Amino acid sequence: MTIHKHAPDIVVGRLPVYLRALSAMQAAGKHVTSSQELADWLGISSAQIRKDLSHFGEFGKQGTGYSVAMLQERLRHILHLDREWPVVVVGMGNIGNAIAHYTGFERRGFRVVGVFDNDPSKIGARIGAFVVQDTASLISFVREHDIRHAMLAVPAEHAQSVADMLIEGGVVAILNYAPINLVVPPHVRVEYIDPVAHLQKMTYYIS
Amino acid sequence: MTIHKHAPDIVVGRLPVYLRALSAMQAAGKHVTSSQELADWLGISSAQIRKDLSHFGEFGKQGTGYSVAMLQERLRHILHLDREWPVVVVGMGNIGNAIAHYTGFERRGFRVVGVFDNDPSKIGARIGAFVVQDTASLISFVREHDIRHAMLAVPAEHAQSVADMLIEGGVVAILNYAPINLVVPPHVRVEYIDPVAHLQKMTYYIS
DNA sequence: TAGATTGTTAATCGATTAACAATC
DNA sequence: TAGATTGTTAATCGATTAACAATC
Repeated sequence: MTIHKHAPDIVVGRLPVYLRALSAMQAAGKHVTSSQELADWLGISSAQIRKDLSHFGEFGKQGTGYSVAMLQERLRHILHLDREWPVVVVGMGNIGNAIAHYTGFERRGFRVVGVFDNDPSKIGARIGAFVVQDTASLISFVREHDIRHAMLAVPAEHAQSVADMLIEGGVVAILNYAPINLVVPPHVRVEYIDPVAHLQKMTYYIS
Repeated sequence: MTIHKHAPDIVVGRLPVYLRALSAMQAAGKHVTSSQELADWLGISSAQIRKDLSHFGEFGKQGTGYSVAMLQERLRHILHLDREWPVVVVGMGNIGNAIAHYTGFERRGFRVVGVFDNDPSKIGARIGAFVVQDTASLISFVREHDIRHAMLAVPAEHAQSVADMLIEGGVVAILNYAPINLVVPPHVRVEYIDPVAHLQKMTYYIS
């Protein structure tokens, strides 16, 4: 059995940020960059970038820096983004709707393959490219399609029970838009999107 | 001149999370809680909660714990949420639309007071309770209404120039939905909402 | 009072930064 | 070669945890 030592979580969380910056650089026509240039771009230190990357290997050339295309490719590989992952969305309110219409997933490694709601007036309706399915069929759907990722946009009071269903079907990565903390087994990851929490945090520093 | 020493940023960022948990507890009819109960709820250590709170004062009773209502009130005060803050939304695509329809702001200290876009086919249209205004009038609007908060939901290529306008009008807290890093002066805070980055981070741990 | 839980101190742990030899 | 920048080490800095006296 292979013992696989993960990099620190806080480092892993910065890799998508680096990827985002590299995409912007590529769009700007840059072919080569340096830890210093990336650092200026992101407002962090160049040492941190080099240290972070050193957890995964050596990707640069002394005196020259990094190939933008190559570093992107390597980071995508590290994050397992060198394939496309199917994702389901549960909850077709405002937020679920916006997600179902959002076109930015494919380019970055994901594809929404199904959207769900438990409201009879929504089930069967078209939203964007999708027909809304009944949440009652959620477990079998994620199981049959081998889905690991879900975006959860149901009201707070239903978030935990829907999360339980997703996990039963095999989902291990949940992006939770409901402003409530989920309790999940250790093999499941949850990340939270709570815009108001960000506004509240920034407000501490005002006046 | 008063020298005001801020608590660590990482601690400030957890206060909204505590506030969220306390709201859930209040909704569940709890009147009193403890650092241990909050910790279990959130999946962190009770020592961290007590240490975090100790940056701001003493809010509990030995042997008893914390009054849910009182701790909420104190945290709201610390975060300057004991008033309602006006917010503008710029960019009326999918995401801006969802934000304009979202009803969860008021309860947590914010009120959307204006929505903007630069697309002539959208300007003047009703979206939720709002009439879409021309981005050309953004600077004067935020200045006249003394607005400090903005949510930025324009395409990535326009995010920086709109941010510059917001800042010129006096905005100091920007919640950026565009997957691009903004460069801003030191008195301005930016937080990022990038759902795909969260999905990418979680994907590192899969398989 | 006895039991429970706070607020705080000190120890531990981990992350960031500075510095530089290696080398393209 | 000379200049630039990496990858890495060691030092610093900061955050988390454990432990417990204080006290409700």
